[in-house]
Order: sequence, then C-alpha cells, then structure tokens
Amino acid sequence: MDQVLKALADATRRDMIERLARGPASVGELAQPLTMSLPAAMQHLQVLENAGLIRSTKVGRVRTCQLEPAGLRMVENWLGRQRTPWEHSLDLLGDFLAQQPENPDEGARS
Amino acid sequence: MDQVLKALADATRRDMIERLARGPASVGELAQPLTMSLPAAMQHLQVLENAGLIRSTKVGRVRTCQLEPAGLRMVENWLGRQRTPWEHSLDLLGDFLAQQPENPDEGARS
DNA sequence: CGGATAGTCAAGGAGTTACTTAACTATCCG
DNA sequence: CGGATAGTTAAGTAACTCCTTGACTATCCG
Repeated sequence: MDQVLKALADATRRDMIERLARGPASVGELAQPLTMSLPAAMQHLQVLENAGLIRSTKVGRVRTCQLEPAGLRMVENWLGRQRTPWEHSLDLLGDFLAQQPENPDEGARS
Repeated sequence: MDQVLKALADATRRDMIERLARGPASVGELAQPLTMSLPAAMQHLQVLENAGLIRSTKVGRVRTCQLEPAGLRMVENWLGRQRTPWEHSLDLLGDFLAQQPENPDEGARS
C-alpha cells in the first residue's frame, strides 16, 4: 500500500500510467515524450512494477510495459473505506464547530 | 492532484486520515498515538489541509480537524479513469505480445 | 495575576528521491 | 563479423522530506 501510493505520488510516473492506460508501450516510448534519459525512465518503471501497478515482459531487446489494474483498484478500495462513514454529515459538523458562540477571537477560516 | 497524492504517500498521514475517518480530532489527539512531537503532527496536518484532504477550525486553543471527502473522491475519479479502458483485455494482449515469434526492429527514430 | 495547556514558528540535520553521465550487455540487421 | 539500437547497471549529486529541539504566543483555570 505504501509502495503503491509513493509510486503514484510522482507526476512523471502518473504520466507513464496515463500513457499505459491507452495501451502498452516500450521503455523508450515511455521515456521519449517525458524529456528524460532512459535510465531515469527505467527507475520509474521499476518503482511502478515493484508497486504492482504495471507488468513488463521483455521480447528480444524491447521491454513492453502494460498496466496492472489490480494495483489501482487496491487504492480505490482504501479510499472508499476512508470516506464511507462520513460523506455528507461532515459539513453539518463543520458548521456547528465554526459557529461556537463563545469565541470572539476566531476569525472566519480563510 | 499532485499535492493530494504526495500527501497520501506518507504512512503517518494515512494513519491520521484513518483516524479522522472515525470522527474529528484535535492536533494533540492525532499526534499522541503516533509517537510524534506536536510540531511534526502540525506539519503533516498542514500538508493534508493544503491538499484539500482535511479541514480544520480552531476554537479556543484547540484546533479540531475533520476529513474532507471531496479530496479523496478526486483521487478515486482519477484512478477510475486510468483503469477503465483496459480492465481485463490486458492479459490477452500481454500474452499476445509475449508470444511474438519474431522481432521487427524498425520502430524507433529513423 | 500566574501557572499549565495547546498550538505555532524557525532552524537544522539525517535520510531519501529523482535525475544525470559513463560504461556495459544483449539483440538485430546487413 | 561489425555497427547500430534498446536496455541495464553503477556512481555521483542536487533537491526534497520528515522529524527534532528550542523559543514563543494564546488560552484556560485557580
């Protein structure tokens, strides 16, 4: 879980995932539009593969990478679990707290 | 988006979110179970609030934090968008690519 | 008032991350 | 074979992250 979110926390890696969501690609194809050296791309891909977000197979001298949807789905599940209990009762509570009468020093947040 | 995922990439901040998913809490209440100094907790909360994942209001000398579900939902949306086009056709394509018998070399820059 | 409580600001330092270049291996093609 | 292509490894560096301590402000309560 930690690995997955750390992997997604980088904009370059997210770009790679967005590209892979449109179809498999080689390491070079992934590196080229990102203005980045090949070794840099490799490191990112290793992070993504380590996190279980992509899979890659090497045929000849070309390594083809593809998305692994299970990884993304795991994150979605965690997110859903965190926001389930609250959802819309939060705003009411927020308003309640913000309007506590005995607090002249409390400027409106913002 | 970048801020949100960077915020979620830290285990301590995820613990905070899980705690807040069970109800609002003060800065001290969040820091205590995490064996962490108060300033450290503050920095994490600032990151979370900056990312739009939590909201906080100060009443008296106590700052009460609460979850902001919209932030988590934004991430869920992005994740869903990435894995929609593929889902299960990926495995078939992967097998296909892995079994290509020959290797044409003319793909890259000419 | 004066002490304790809750939070905040400001450096500073240990550890990690993301990139680079250089050197190297493996594959393809003529 | 031999040159070019695709990827990989290794080492080094600049920038960032997380946490700490110390000093400070604001609030509560006796």
